[in-house]
Amino acid sequence: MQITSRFTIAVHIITALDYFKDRDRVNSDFLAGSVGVNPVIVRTVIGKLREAGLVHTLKGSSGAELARPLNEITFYDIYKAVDSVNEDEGLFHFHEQPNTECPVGRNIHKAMDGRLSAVQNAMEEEMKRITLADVVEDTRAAILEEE
Amino acid sequence: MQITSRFTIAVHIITALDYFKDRDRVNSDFLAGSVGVNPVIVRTVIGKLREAGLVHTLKGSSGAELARPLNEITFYDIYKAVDSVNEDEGLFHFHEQPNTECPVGRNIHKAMDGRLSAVQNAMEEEMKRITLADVVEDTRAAILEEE
DNA sequence: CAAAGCTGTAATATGATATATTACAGCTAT
DNA sequence: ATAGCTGTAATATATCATATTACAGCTTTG
Repeated sequence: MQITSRFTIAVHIITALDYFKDRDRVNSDFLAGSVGVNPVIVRTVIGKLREAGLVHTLKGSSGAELARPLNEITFYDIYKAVDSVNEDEGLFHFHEQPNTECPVGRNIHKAMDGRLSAVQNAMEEEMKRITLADVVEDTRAAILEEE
Repeated sequence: MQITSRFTIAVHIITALDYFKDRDRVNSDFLAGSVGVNPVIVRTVIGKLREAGLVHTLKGSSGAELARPLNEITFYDIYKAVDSVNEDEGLFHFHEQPNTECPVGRNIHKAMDGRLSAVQNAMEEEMKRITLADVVEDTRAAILEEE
């Protein structure tokens, strides 16, 4: 399995919103062109970023704006905003019907849940260390190096 | 998204193989009963564990055996064995067509790939710290506490 | 050694989820 | 007032996880 591309799409969008912030007509069609997906996907991803308080938008008007400085937006913020993993059950899909008439089946959850959370937590902590300022900086540097 | 339940199924199976190792008829039907999935799923998961060198099996004969002590089998070994995540592309699904005519689209991969690997790596390192001995120990303890 | 039990694996079906697409009401900008 | 745009619903399509049926061929048992 893989984490939905909504996550990398969201990072791409925020990077583009910053890079093209002084330009007119940065609408969902323009962004969709850069990302390579349908404009509706862009609008729904931006909608989730808005719900999470990461961007401000004005209905009917193009040009979403970042709600915080880039160095205060982490991969974790975006990952949570776009529902990258199942909120209720977590990163790991536990098989749903361990047999309660079997001692192992009855207790396997107890023995695993804490450890699965630790793994997920290790991943999320690493995501909190990475900010969009890092990505934007490297993107800009890569563009300058293109000559 | 979520990591396929093949992972927790595999941990459950290994735990059961250890717990019931002195018992007859620990075949795919028995294990499927404990895990709560179809016996064919059990056989294919065990097949992957065998390919990874974690268990020994004898075709036509029940009772798979662990190839290594429990404390030398980590979550990471199992996660790799059962193909929990896409081997080629990694944990994150990158949107597939960033526009190469856009400076951001051309360079977003360069700016993100290393960081996505770092996140995946943090998760995998944590998985290497957890062994099946831990899980089996806690499962046995939980069974004893059941009275 | 014959019968019964079991594995390994292929083929197919079903269900869930991600992404794409069409459509449009209603807001904004010119 | 017209054109542009967003937000969102509804629907379609593709992909993948899991379930299920089937069976050849190996192993164990009496």
